[in-house]
Amino acid sequence: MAVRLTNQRIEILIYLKGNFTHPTAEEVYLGVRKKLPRISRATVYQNLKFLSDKGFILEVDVKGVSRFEPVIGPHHHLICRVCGKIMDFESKELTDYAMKIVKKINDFDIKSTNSNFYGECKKRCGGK
Amino acid sequence: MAVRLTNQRIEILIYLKGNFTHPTAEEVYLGVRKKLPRISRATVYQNLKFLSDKGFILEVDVKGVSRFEPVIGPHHHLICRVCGKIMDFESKELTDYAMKIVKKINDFDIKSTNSNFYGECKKRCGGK
DNA sequence: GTACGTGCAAATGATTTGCGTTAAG
DNA sequence: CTTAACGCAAATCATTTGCACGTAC
Repeated sequence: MAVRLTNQRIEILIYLKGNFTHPTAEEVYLGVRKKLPRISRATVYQNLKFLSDKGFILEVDVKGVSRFEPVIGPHHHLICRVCGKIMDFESKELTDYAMKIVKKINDFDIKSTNSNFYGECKKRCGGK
Repeated sequence: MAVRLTNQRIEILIYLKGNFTHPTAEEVYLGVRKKLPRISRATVYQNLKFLSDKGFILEVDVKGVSRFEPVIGPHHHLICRVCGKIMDFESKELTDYAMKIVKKINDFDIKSTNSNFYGECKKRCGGK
């Protein structure tokens, strides 16, 4: 029941802290492995799930693959349907407006105000 | 180059038409198989991709799995982080407002105004 | 008749799980 | 010490691909 603070967890958090490139689990694995060469993918997956359950990091689904980002203030995502690239943008206006509207809906308790917008990078990103 | 109208495509479209339960590819496969018992998963996957590329249906990513819905007007999704359930809701207000704000951002060309909001069903949905 | 589409089976890629071992508290 | 967490390998799940055959046009 006690939550242990292991090197693996610490390094994964350090890797993600201030990293807004939205890495996949595989990218986190490759990155953290530079510090901890013996870490396994299973550990990375387990901890990414653990850390998002605990609310330390955020998971974003794009094209069937989970990507991760540190938790910062509420923000939104522009997601390119072609290359899968994620751009963050902030808009308190939009956040407040969306919250106001969505709060009217019963049966749903908004936990995060992140919203995702789908479209295409203008400089045609030439596929993934 | 010619696009062929096959029974498989027709049945998949019929299955999805007016179906707002956001079925997965597997669910579409099981549903369409009642009409076409010999259809294969590969065909279902290929056609779901084909139909979304053509804009006949819409794909939504939830918890790493693709789900599909017929194309209707712009609308938004409330997605439960716990059980993965998707609720549709319409709000022209929100669509217009979001479009207005996001249009200011360069390098990004909005194709669809669908946006996803994450949270939790109020009646704690007891896992998937 | 000619590709485009299909069905099947095998391949791939992401993620999960079982299990014996290691190490945090 | 005790047991959560790890590392490894195998398993699972969603999705994709290669290929010979079928069929829409």
